[in-house]
Amino acid sequence: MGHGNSEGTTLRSDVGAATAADAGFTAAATPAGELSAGMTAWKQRYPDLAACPIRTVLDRLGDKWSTLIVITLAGRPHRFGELRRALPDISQRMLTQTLRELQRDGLIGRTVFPTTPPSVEYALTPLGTTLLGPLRELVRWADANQPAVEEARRAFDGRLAA
Amino acid sequence: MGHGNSEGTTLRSDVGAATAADAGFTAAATPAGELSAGMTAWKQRYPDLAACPIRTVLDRLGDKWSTLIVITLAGRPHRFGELRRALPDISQRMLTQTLRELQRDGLIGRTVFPTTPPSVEYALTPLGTTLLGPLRELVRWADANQPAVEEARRAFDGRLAA
DNA sequence: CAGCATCCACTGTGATACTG
DNA sequence: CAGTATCACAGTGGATGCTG
Repeated sequence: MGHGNSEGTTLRSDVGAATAADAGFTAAATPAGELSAGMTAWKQRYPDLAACPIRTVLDRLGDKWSTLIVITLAGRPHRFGELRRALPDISQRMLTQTLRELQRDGLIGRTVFPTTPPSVEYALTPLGTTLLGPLRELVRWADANQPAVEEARRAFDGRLAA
Repeated sequence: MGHGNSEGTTLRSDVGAATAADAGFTAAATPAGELSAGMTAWKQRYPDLAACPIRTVLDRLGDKWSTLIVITLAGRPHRFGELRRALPDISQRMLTQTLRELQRDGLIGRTVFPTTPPSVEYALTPLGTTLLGPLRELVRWADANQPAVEEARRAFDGRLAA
């Protein structure tokens, strides 16, 4: 895989040093500033942080299969059985359940062909497709930095043992 | 919050239509193609999909607090008590536990000041800071599309009741 | 083929109480 | 202040068997 670069990652050295004073200009320019400002805004809009957009999205992406299913469907629509074969270690129960959740959230569509035996096709909706952009950034990061994360884990665990 | 646009989302109409034939050129250009190709590559590199980079990253981001903590630290370093106040409904246990995980993954650093009483400061590491870029994209998507997702949910639930 | 129902184990999460 | 330890519980995920 050759896309493990860090292109697109706006890394600036002033990240931890920006004060509230220059937030008007800097905040929107750096990821750190924008995220920090957004966080502040959420805490005023949402009584409990549990309802903020981050949760709405990540509670889904964070489960065991949703993201892998979305990525699989990014290539082309799949039938139920195809998905099952594409995700070898998923149980039928979790596949059905996760597909329902994704459908409920409007990210994927379900089309039934009333043949015998019946066949059902799942595909990304336009909304689901717009998620692929942000998702790709995250996947790139994961792909590029997995070695660093794993080394950090080894170092951390090693320090405990010593 | 004024950044709820869809800027940066490379949405193309050929998403579901790309075949393997033009993958050499198209695949790397669209999020769908790149994700799809990456998925194929993982399945060869990782015996079980459970070990793929997506999991390594999302298992962490997907838990209840990690992302909120990272975003909070994006602004500036925080002490333990500060974090607790910044995340009103987090329990002490989960704060400690999540901070340890993030530290283990090398995303945040922990600095102890041996004063009395002791104080401990948490801050993003350089590695953790590079995550802010991808994370921002995801947060933008969440922020922009939360209404659409919630409407889809209502529509789905309504259809069941009818 | 696609999917539902049931039972069960594990893990994540939280409340509470205690400590250097 | 910044934790650790213990207990209890709910949600998630998996195995199996059955159905239109």
